[in-house]
Amino acid sequence: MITRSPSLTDQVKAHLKERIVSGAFEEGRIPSETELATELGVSRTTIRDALSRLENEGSIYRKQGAGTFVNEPGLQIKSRLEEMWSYEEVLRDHGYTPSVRVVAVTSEPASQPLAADLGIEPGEQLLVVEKVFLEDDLPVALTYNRIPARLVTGKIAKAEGALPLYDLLDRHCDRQLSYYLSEIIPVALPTHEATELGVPRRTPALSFEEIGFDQNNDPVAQSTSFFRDDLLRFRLIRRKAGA
Amino acid sequence: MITRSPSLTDQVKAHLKERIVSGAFEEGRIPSETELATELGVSRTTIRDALSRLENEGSIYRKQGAGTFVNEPGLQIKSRLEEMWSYEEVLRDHGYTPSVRVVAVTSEPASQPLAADLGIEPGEQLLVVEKVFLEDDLPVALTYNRIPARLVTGKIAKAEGALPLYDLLDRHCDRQLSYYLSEIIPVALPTHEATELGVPRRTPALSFEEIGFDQNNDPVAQSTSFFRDDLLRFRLIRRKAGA
DNA sequence: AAGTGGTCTAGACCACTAT
DNA sequence: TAGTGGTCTAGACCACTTC
Repeated sequence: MITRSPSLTDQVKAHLKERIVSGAFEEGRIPSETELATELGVSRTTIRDALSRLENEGSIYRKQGAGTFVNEPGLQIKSRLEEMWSYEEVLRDHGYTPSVRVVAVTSEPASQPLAADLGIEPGEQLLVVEKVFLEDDLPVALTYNRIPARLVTGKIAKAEGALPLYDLLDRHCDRQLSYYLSEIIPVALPTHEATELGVPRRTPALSFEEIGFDQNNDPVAQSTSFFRDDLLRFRLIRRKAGA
Repeated sequence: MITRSPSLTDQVKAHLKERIVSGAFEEGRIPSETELATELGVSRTTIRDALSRLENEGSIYRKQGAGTFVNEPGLQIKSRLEEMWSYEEVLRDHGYTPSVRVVAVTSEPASQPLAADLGIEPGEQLLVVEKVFLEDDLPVALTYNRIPARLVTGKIAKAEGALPLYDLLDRHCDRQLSYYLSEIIPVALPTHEATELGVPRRTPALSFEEIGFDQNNDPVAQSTSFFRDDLLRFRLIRRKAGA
């Protein structure tokens, strides 16, 4: 319990999360911060950091002067929108055993708006990877990942397209994906996307338009994704900005 | 600068945010935490708290060993999904001058699933407020707020329906709305909603299905909302869960 | 080697809730 | 009034980037 890396805070958070989901706290009451600090042999600050994160993700709530409690409704959220990372993970969180099918690995010139998003010249070549995520044989999501070709070192085999974007960028571009800036758009599925997802065309669906940034805050990829609402639904917690 | 309430951290955060958006930091480089602490006369911890929040909302980014920098792309986000509170505010953030039209204040019995969400018995009466948010004369959003009638003290005039849900609950139920648990759903707008929003029926749109919880973590309201995607688009930042 | 952000501690005092 | 979470301090040490 006293090893470095993962950080103490992370360990405390994981430990508490485990006790929370296993229902170890009677009546949903979590011991006071001072108690936890003594029990786990860390400072109250560390406990508070861990609790703040758990509160943020909706697992607990705190009432000044009263105590800290398990937040049952918040525990129902399997994957929070702001913390989604790879779609495989999201599907696993939903209890699926996901697989990936690479539809196509192609190349195309960047359109004007795309070039602006990626900070490159219009017409520069983009590597495009089209993937479908399935649970068993049921398609759940379809994504297009577009990466400026000049960032890519070496050739990318079609099989490698199955890698999560993070790993692909890490291996072939030596860049670490740091975050996405995402836009959520409602669409009626076009013919191609509907076919790949196995639903009638014009089915209402969510679409994400995203730009991925690397560790230096430079744009490295643009992604467009479509989801089957009947199989995958997104949830989040909305709070007042100040909190 | 040394008054209590708002907290020191909030004051520091607001101060830094102001300097960031006004472009006061050359080349996007923000002074070191130690410098800021000395300059503002607070502890480094306070500075770090403020910076962490700014980082979380995308205004800055930090690189260990290197420094703290302004995050230009992040500054473009007007309203982050997780921090949306009242729709009037959202519209103001988008540069609109919003107004509200109360379509109807009615009453209906709770359906089975709704009752489960709100922790009441099926068939219990709900107060339903239907509102349209407009910028000038253009409808941007339509919402239904449903509140268990037995929570409401006193009669609610139609004009009062225009109040933000937060204020309505505060005045007539003596409860403070603490957070929403939201589901994002793609829809083809039904006839009534399409008409109120002034678009063709079956237009693709985003819909939120939400449950609002009060300061004691009890459910107090259920809301359904529809948005005109051409006038209001939602953005967010997606990060790895651990970060 | 110098400077930056990341983690952690120990302790003080305040605001609020319960009883 | 006792106990809880909320805020803030001062300082130590570590990991990392930069030169």
